[in-house]
Amino acid sequence: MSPRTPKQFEEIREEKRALIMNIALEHFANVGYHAATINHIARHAGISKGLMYNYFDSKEQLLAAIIIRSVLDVYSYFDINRDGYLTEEEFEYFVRRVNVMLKDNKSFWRLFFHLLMQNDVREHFLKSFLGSDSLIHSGIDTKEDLFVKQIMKMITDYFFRKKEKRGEDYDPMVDMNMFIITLKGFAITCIYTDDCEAENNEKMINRIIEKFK
Amino acid sequence: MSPRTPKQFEEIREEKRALIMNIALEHFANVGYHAATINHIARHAGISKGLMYNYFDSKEQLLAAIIIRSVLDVYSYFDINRDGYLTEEEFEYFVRRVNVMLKDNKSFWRLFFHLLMQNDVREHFLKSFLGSDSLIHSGIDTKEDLFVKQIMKMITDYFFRKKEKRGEDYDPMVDMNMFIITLKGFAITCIYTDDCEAENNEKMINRIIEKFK
Amino acid sequence: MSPRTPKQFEEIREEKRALIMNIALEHFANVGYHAATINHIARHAGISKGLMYNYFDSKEQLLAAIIIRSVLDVYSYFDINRDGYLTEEEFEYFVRRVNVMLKDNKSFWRLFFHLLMQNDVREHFLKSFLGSDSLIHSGIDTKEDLFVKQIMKMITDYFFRKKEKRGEDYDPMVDMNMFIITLKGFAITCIYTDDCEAENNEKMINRIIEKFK
Amino acid sequence: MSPRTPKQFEEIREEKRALIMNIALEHFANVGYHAATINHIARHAGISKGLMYNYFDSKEQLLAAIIIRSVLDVYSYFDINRDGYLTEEEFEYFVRRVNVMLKDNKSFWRLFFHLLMQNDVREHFLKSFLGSDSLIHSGIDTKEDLFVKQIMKMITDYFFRKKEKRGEDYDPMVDMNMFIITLKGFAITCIYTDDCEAENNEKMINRIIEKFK
DNA sequence: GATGAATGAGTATTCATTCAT
DNA sequence: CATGAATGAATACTCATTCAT
Repeated sequence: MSPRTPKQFEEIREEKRALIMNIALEHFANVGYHAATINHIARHAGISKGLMYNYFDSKEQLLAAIIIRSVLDVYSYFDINRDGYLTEEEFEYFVRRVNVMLKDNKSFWRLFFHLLMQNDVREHFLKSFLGSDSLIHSGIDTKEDLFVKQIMKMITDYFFRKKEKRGEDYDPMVDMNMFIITLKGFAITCIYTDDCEAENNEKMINRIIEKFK
Repeated sequence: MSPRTPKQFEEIREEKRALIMNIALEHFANVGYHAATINHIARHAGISKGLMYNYFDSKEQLLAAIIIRSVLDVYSYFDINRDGYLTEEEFEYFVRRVNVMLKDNKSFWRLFFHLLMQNDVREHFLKSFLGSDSLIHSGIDTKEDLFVKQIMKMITDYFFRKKEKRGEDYDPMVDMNMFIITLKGFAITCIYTDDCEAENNEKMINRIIEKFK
Repeated sequence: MSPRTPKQFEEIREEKRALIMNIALEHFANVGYHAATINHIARHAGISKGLMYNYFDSKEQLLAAIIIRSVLDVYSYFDINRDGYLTEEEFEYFVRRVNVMLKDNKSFWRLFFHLLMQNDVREHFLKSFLGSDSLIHSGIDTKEDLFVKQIMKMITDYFFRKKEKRGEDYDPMVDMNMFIITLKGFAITCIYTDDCEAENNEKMINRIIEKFK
Repeated sequence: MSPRTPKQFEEIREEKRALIMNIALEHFANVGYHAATINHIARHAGISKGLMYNYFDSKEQLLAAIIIRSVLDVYSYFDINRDGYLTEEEFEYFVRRVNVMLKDNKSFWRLFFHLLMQNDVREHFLKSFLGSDSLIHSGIDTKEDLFVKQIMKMITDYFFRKKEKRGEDYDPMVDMNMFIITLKGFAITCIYTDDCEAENNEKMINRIIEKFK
């Protein structure tokens, strides 16, 4: 029989890498990075422990690969017009996209919160993944790196512009912060609830838009 | 020196138990239950590993003891009039108490979220601590066990009563859910931010009250 | 029963540390650092694998501890008058001390040669152990650090002084190098031979002295 | 193109075998047999791991093949007149050949010492390679097997004959042992020094000849 | 012949828990 | 009461070897 072509090998590798990352993300999200074991991931992926290390150099690198992939994926939900100006329509679209994105990436966000909740991980994590090195070396260019800051600026601008309509009494910072904590609370609820896709979910999103548009 | 009375011994014991629990809570909150080690806790509490087991049967029981103590402590913040009726004044008071309680128990809430985020722990946890067994055996009677449900009922009633004033268009469930996710988002922000005691914090609380009173 | 005093603990620790180091040195010397296993050492020392890590942080640190101890031990064989001048009598004494030292530290020297023979280890090793850091932090002051260089200088001087007696034809460098390779060959033979203590050994030493005095 | 003849195939096979053995020898010599990995050797030889096992049944057999080849190669340096009698001229030639041989086979000798230094390997090794089995099955006939003994006998005879000239005081065994340890020390120095080919090296050889001729 | 994916036994290391003193 | 030495099961990781293609 003829040997496999390099392309075939590449396909096998990519498929298996993806499989492992999916299983691992689920496991990490369920029990946290520390409590998750390579053994468990390998068993659920239907492969041997050893093979894991053919695909990922270490548990930490597996985590890194998952996060990078997910971050890129999350970014892709917001590839909106980047003139830095958010119209009311775009604001509504943004909030709805957040909702869709949360549903599509529940496991990642559970993992994400897990990590952010460990003091020792938090700083290291923010530096490594949102900061620079890993992402840069992974094909995420530095423009993308500024993604979060850009989003934040757009939203800030959006709320400050509202001041013109609402008058002196309106405090844009307070309103924006309310928006952020509301979205945060919504996200947490959505991520840790099984039925976050129900009709109720839609109602909440509509209400959030209505309140902060 | 006169020999210590049994009562004095008991006091010393309780003090040391409390010390260990404080240190452990801090450590658990910082790195998570799994990553926390008995060694680290013992060393920081200034006692030997072995002595730890004189006070707590296992790492898990230490966790249980901490949670029970904290839950009772948290309860104490809301020992309001329990006629099941929440006036607007009492509602405002309730929200402000939540804020104070969060500040006073940041470590516990960090630990709490840590635990809730682990699928495997969540079910077990809810059963054991909010459910029944451990709490019962720990002197928390079943009335207390209903605490969360009572609070929830009071709040639900509160929002449903608003319907009478606001008219048909008002959806009490949506408003209440908005209130809950806002409070949740506020809590998360407060717990994982160092400066959650600043003036900004007060503004947010006022706004939340204003919006949902 | 009264608990052990700190001093008793210290004694236990020191004894067990020494025991482990002896067993480990023997094993390292027999099969080399890489091939040696913690399992084997623990089993032969009659303790559990886990306990090893109560005494030494890692396999590498165990090696480091052994080397430091041995280096200090070896130094102690040559605590001769350090005026930097080697009389003929002292030269003879030096050679005889080398012989005694080799017999007393056969295992260490076998380990030592093992390590020196690995390209990747050699540089790292010379830096770490004969160079500075580890030794300094281990109570070997920097004067001791120069030990090898001092010995070499004394020997060099010794051979250069012989030129005055022997005349122009005498090349001190060649004679010294002959001395060194002879001693090296003797050492290798002694270290890897069981009967290096026999009468034959004495003859060789006498001959070396006779030739190079 | 005409299909390759079986002979051509055989040549290609032999070339590749030789390539692998060269790479492996270098790697073994640098880091030792245990620390060397098949992966590293295959990668540096530009072939796949799997193919290695087409040429050699196991890591151990690869080592065996290398040693056998090198031993035969080393033998070839001393294919002198085998009448069992070593004239003074031939003695000088022998010493010079040793020097050339050491330079030409530095890697092998580094590997050789590596192996000899492991107690567990030593006995097995001496039996297998200088003793019998492997060599026999590898086409090295038993006459060759006696090579080392023959050389030793020739040298012994050489030194015992010197007794006739030097008189009663001359102890041939001691002189021969001095010769052997000197050569051994010279070899070690040569093998583990980069500049063993310099002029200094020549001086030492001359001196050794002068001393023991 | 040739490839590299896949395996599994083995290795260093960690840590909750026990126990003699 | 108090200590920390001691244990053993579990965990991340390595590597010679096999095998489908």
